[in-house]
Amino acid sequence: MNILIIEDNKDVLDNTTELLELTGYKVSGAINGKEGVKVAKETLPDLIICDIMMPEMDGYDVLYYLSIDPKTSTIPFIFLTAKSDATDFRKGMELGADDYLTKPFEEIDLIKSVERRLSKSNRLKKAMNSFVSGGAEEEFDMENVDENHELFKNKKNKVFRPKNFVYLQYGSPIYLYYIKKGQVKTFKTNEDGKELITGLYKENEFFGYHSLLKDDEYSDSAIAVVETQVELIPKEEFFSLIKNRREVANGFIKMLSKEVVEKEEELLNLAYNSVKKRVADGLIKYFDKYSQDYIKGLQIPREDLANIAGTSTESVIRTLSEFKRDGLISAEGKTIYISNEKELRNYKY
Amino acid sequence: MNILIIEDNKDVLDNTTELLELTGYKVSGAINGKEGVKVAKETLPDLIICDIMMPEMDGYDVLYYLSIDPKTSTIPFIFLTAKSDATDFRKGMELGADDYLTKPFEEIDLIKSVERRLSKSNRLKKAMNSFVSGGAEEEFDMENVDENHELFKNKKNKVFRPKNFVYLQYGSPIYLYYIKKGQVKTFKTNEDGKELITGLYKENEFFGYHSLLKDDEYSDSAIAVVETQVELIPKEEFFSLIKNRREVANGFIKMLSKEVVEKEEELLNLAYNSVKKRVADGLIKYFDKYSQDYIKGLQIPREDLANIAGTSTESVIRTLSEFKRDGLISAEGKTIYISNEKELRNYKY
DNA sequence: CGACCTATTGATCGGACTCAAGGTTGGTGG
DNA sequence: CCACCAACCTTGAGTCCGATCAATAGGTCG
Repeated sequence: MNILIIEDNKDVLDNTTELLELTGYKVSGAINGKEGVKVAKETLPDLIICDIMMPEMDGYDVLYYLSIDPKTSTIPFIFLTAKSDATDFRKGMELGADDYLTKPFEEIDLIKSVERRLSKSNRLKKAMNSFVSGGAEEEFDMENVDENHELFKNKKNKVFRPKNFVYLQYGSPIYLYYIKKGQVKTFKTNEDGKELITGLYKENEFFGYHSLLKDDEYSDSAIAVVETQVELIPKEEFFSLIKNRREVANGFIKMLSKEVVEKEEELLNLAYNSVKKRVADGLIKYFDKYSQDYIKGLQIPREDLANIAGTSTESVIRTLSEFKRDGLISAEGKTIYISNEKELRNYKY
Repeated sequence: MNILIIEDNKDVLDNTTELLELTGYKVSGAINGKEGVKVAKETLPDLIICDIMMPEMDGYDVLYYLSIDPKTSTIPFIFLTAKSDATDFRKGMELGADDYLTKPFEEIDLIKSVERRLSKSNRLKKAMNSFVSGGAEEEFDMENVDENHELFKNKKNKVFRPKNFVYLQYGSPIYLYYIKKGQVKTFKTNEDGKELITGLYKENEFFGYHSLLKDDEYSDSAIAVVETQVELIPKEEFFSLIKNRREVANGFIKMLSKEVVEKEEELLNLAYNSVKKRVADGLIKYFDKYSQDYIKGLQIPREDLANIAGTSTESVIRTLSEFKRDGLISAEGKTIYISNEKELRNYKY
């Protein structure tokens, strides 16, 4: 695995290089943007880490020049910067950067970010794979997709800040969405303004396909939970993928059938189970979805949990208090830790 | 439209012939089973009406001999009989008869039955059409299916008496089911034994496809509501239809997406709406589904309505009493009549 | 006609929603 | 760095909807 680091500060460059070589990567360096672009085009590394603040050609320029060349446009790109300004962050993400590391960074953060991005080249293809196979065990066969071709050609990047809408109920779908980084939830609202969360999505997942597939206006709204970078795939590309590849179509049929059954299960749950049971289920659902990202604990707002369980915020809080008392969970500030996963998972009453 | 009547009683034959000719059909007659089969094979009528009790070759034999010849096996077949015994009824239905008229019959019943069956030759194809187009306005293009071929070749007939299970939760799906006549409901059960009805199906509809498509055990149970004649289509045939016909696959994707969205809507409903609203919605749902069959009123058991609305039987009854008081519905015995459809449909509280 | 099932009404009880009032936390700007 | 504000979390009190239990009436089937 070849990694290219573009960084004008010699100390930082050496340090980072050493760190990554210790971890077992082959690393090359470039001392400024121009050289960086040149090396990138010549050696086609598997990953590029690039500083933003550099004389002459800055990080944004580097990313831009690499993105217009098909050969380099798909190489994972991580920004490295002292700036922690949200505006800059968004600018980089909109250009198509894959991650953003703020100096000074922890070694572990760098390594983790690198590994995550490396394991994700051809992410879209892999994501679509697990997408249509319903996230199931069996591997869906999309290997005969030409490896040199991207799954989707015309995609745009867009960044949404927390609580920004990605799309609104009753709007017309134009895109299939793919989350490069961040978190999105979809929800429906009833006449009284009460919300029910219908979907939780994270990094490397697609969303917004139901309304697209049923060829109708959006039946729910989608909102970014955290700062989220999204790839917008024109619906025509999505449709042509489904229409031209039988295995994708079949995968969708299977996945959608599964979803129908899951929703029916939730209906049964919502119809007859107590709030306690529903909150327990909601916690587990959230836990299963995001536990990798928040090993430290669940960062879920009480209101969101209420809107997953289909109850009121106060009821959720009271239930959580009970769970604490019974030793099922513990909490520290807004963060929830699951202490007794097994019992919570089999919660009955 | 040619109709063949096979009936050994000359009076009945003449009477029926006259009746149908008056309605505008071309009618030929046969005075016994043997002749009936002969005429049927020669003239290939569009519909056959046949008495059961006949000397020499009885109605069952006629049906049997016609069903083993591919040329005549798909002709709609109506039994005419003085017997009203349920055993006989089921015997006829199992052999593949399409309807069953008991003598003495009302003229209107005969005409209605004939028209219904005639409008339904190639029923399966038409049913699959509206099935995959999600019952929507647009016609789905399945015209290039060879007209001389049945959609499915190997199908079996089976008759289920009221409250008999068609399939059981956790069983393994082998068939796609198609209702020739009757009514089926599917439901899930929770740990406390409470039921939630997940699907209502009637004549000319398919059911049991979710578990088939997601390739897993049944996630719900199916039960016959009334005496129901079902066609069992082996899953292999169903799969080959999906795999070989792109338009069918696409239709399924669209239909399933629609179902997901509908289930989500129900979730929102169940989560936040009052029992009254849910009962109103349940009534409307039932009404929309079966109003053609029961112009006279809805024959729904209170318990079923409760299991659609996700509430208890008593609550349903109390709500119905209120609706009666407010003039939204009226009732006569177990039958419910909808008096103010509009208000019921827009029920808010 | 008796057994059984379904529909209906009454009475009671409790879970969960609502409203209301602090308490915490985190972010922002002076 | 601290003060302030807004957003979120938490707890309390009161209320009501809807589930449950129980009893009766009406219908149906053998």
